[in-house]
Amino acid sequence: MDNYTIGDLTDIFRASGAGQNGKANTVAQAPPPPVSILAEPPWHGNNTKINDDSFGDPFSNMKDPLFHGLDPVFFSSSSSSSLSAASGPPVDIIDVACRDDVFVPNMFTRMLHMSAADSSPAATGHHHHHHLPVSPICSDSPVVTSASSFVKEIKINSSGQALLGHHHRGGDGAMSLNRSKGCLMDSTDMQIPSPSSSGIKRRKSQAKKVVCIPAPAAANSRASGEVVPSDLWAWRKYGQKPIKGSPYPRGYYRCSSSKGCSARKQVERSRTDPNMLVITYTSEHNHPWPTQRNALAGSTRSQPSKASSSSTGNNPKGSHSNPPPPLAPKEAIAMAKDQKMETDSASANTTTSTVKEEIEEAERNLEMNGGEDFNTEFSHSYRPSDPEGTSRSDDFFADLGEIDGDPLNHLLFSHGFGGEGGKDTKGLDPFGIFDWPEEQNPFGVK
DNA sequence: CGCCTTTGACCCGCGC
DNA sequence: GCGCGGGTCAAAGGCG
Repeated sequence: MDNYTIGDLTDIFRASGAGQNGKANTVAQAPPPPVSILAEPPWHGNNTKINDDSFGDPFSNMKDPLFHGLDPVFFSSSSSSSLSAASGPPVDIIDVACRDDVFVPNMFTRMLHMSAADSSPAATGHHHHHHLPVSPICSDSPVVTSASSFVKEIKINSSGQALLGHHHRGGDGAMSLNRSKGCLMDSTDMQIPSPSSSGIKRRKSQAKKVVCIPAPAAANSRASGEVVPSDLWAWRKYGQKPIKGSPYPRGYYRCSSSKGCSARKQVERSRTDPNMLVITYTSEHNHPWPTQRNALAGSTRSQPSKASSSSTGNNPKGSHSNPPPPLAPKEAIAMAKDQKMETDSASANTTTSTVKEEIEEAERNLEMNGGEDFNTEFSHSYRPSDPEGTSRSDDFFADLGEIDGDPLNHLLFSHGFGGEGGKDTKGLDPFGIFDWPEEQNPFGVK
């Protein structure tokens, strides 16, 4: 079984792509977003609270890439305390701020922390709350959630354990939200990369932003299920290494949108919860939005079973090796993508039933397994009531299936961004959504 | 042709 | 100083 390869994570992140391949960027205009999401995010306001220790968050301008990608997809309602997908469940948001060099992406975190509570059970049989994982992070900064009634405050104790000021799970405080419901993960699974912690070592004092997101199709879901929201930036993988103590390798990515951009990110699977991905952003993009990506190019999708996984499992230092099981064969992803392309030409908003099928399959699998991983969560949570099942959510997954085209670009830009052709999305963001000054951050995030 | 992934080698910080 | 382990480099090769 080699379904766990960080390498696959790459796809994961690109997944957010418009769901088209590089060329697909030229996708037609997508219908207007379900809602004026970014315009006035529901959580904008007292809804979010960030620890005020914000010490010049070096990432304040990061714009939460991941979130960007997802935002349009998931948020649309105007609930003050919770967001709702177009026709999906409300999404609770969570804000996290960390000090030192670890940051929890605010927006993204919020996105993750959603609840399928009430709201239209729409496409799912899940009526209970679904709380996606939030990232435990930071040392001593309390994490205050905004609307979630599930988690109110999160702290990471010295031992790296996440502490909730208010949570459902009892215990000694060392918490981890019920994973099956999607929540905070066990901190042990994610060592907070802090200089003081035994976690990630830093070559230089560098600010980092850590994001913990659910890794969609995880182990128990079909391989191709590997989907994860991606950010709009173009990343190029430049390395992968096995990490001590973790069965999963860590992938190293660098922003390829612009030369000279020092933005980097590390992606790795949670050691305790393969369904979770821990992404660490380092440095900031020093350029506007990526113009375009050719994510597929060169992607060695057809894994040359070759050394794929130089079984050096714990190979000696220096070498990168594939981890235990790859998450998802790229072939599958590519396939999904291809299929998607067939039906996707219409608009970014449109989706591909193909992907949906995969999703459903994943769901079935999950159900059978009694598992509730990201796919399930999202599928249920976000799948719009779109009768035809072609909607953003599906699209989203489709995109996740492979990326490149930055689905987001479509989702966001196709709406009047004139960025049609997807060839040149430069200078987009007429709304300034992605470049808002901190004080104007629609998300009220610092 | 450009961009991407893979992967062994190398670099570097840190603890002992 | 040495070894460990994380992070980066860069060559090789694939794909659109």
